[in-house]
Amino acid sequence: MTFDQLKTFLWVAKLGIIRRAADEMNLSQPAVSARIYALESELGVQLFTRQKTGVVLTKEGLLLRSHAEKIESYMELIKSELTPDEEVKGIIRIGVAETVAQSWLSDFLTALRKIYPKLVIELSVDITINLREQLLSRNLDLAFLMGPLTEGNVENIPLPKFKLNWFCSVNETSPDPSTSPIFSFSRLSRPYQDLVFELMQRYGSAGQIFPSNSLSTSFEMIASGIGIGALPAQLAHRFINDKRIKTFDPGWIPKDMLFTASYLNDPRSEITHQTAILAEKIATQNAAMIAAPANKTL
Amino acid sequence: MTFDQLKTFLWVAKLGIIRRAADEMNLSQPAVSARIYALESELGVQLFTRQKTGVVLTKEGLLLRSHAEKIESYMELIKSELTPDEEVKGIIRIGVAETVAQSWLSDFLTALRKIYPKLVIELSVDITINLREQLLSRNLDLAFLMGPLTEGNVENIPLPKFKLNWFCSVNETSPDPSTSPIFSFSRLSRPYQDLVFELMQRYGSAGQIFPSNSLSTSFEMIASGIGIGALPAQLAHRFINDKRIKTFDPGWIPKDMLFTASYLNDPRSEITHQTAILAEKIATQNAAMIAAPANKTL
DNA sequence: AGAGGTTACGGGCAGCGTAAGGATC
DNA sequence: GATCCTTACGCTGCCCGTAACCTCT
Repeated sequence: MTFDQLKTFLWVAKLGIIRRAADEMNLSQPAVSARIYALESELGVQLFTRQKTGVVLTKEGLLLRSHAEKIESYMELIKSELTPDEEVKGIIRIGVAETVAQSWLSDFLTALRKIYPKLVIELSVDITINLREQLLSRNLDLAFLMGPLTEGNVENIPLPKFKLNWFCSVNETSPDPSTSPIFSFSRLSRPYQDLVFELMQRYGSAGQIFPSNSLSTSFEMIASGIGIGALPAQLAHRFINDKRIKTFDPGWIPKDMLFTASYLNDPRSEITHQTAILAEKIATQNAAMIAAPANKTL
Repeated sequence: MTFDQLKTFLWVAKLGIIRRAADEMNLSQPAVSARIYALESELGVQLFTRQKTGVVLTKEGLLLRSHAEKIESYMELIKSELTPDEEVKGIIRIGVAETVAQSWLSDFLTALRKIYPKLVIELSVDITINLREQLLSRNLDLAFLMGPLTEGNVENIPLPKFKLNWFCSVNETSPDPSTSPIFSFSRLSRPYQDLVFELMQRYGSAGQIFPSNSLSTSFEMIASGIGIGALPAQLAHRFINDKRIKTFDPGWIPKDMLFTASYLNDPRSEITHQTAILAEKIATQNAAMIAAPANKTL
């Protein structure tokens, strides 16, 4: 009975399909089958019933799972407690919403690389709905997105919220959300949908909204007077300092954007967990630092 | 990090000498060294400090040990809960005191073979002091001896006691412990020493005592009138039924013989534990069965 | 035809044992 | 010399991937 066999068993038990477990573990499907067979033969017990649709745990399999999970968690504990941080190897695939990418991501990556210099970081910046999908299909280990995700096996760590504010070109004299074109987030994003909802509530109709998945583009457009925008206050300071855009107050602001650091806790990876914790720490520091000098720029 | 590495690590940690761990695990000494090195290199931590006298755990090693022990115990749990008894393989080396060998051992072995038909049983019958030594040096897995053993890492399960009684030839008219030669156990055994002590206390001197490590020989000698004996009541019934020996009452009987099923709980083997439990059960049943019809034979 | 699992088979490498080497008493 | 660990090296056998096969929808 090897540890690899147990880990394989847990993946198969979780996914219910040998083929998929093989993909997940970067193994060929026969290799996974063989490991399960070896385990069953060594224990002298059938662990799964083979069905056309996949495999299902037997009651002996259920028993094994509970113990195997304990063993795996101790293994993780050993790795995380004993491996010096600077020796931690591996790869972590992180998905990031653009707002985060534009704010504290670089601070976070700097800190992460300092702690785990040998850890390979694979970034992908995308909108929350895509990040969610990638995370759930295990193509990401960790995502900073507009959460929380309510799936059962997702761990969500709250991150500092982003306040939205209204922006327009400095040349604009009478910006009005009920008439001006509004730059907002991607059509599938929550802020976009919240915005539409608010506009309908307040003005009876939503005027023209330009969804964009590039925040800097949106700010550029606003600066050039094409429209106004309901965008993260924190990301506007460069344009404001350059006196290209300004804020205005139509009497209300859209809801805050709530972010979380989310990850599957399947086979709970201690590194992923630690990384999420670090993100929360860096983001909070960043928010505090912004808050102080922000008074004079906003 | 493989399970074999962890198990090896635990043995080395326990014994403090790589060479000894290698012997214990039936591996070459370099193989054990290599496993430890592999583990240290994977964790990026030194687990032992090498010294002339052997190896000593570092503080990281101590940390690992606690987790590794948990993992090992779960592994044992898996094996014992999931392997159907009739599939249990392996070898168990059992040491038996002669009194046990002559009483319930055969019942016990029958029951054990029925439960674990594929388990290889290696028996050795010897006196308690030798069994103790063999057990502590790990040449036995389990011993039924006059316990308990007070070493820290020994588990003792109490077994039914054996009452001693006085026996003499049926032709003997005036048997007397203070004058007749007495057949007893081996000179190094507790009953022998207790007997000497009692004789000194009661008669001021101990007459001739014939120590013997063969109970059946002792009974034969008694039957032939060479002397009397203070021997286990339970083992005499054949000679009594044949009307070759009889009991007599000099007004006192030697102390009971206390037995235990004892085993090291180093890396606690679940099979050894279960076997000890079985022995206790069979021995108790046997004692009860003897007690009932014994009334008419004794 | 596609999605699931099993069987067959050749090759790579992890890990073992043997043997020699070094350090310390 | 005895004891204990390390290094060197060749070999074995496990286990993986490829490929072909089976079964069901």
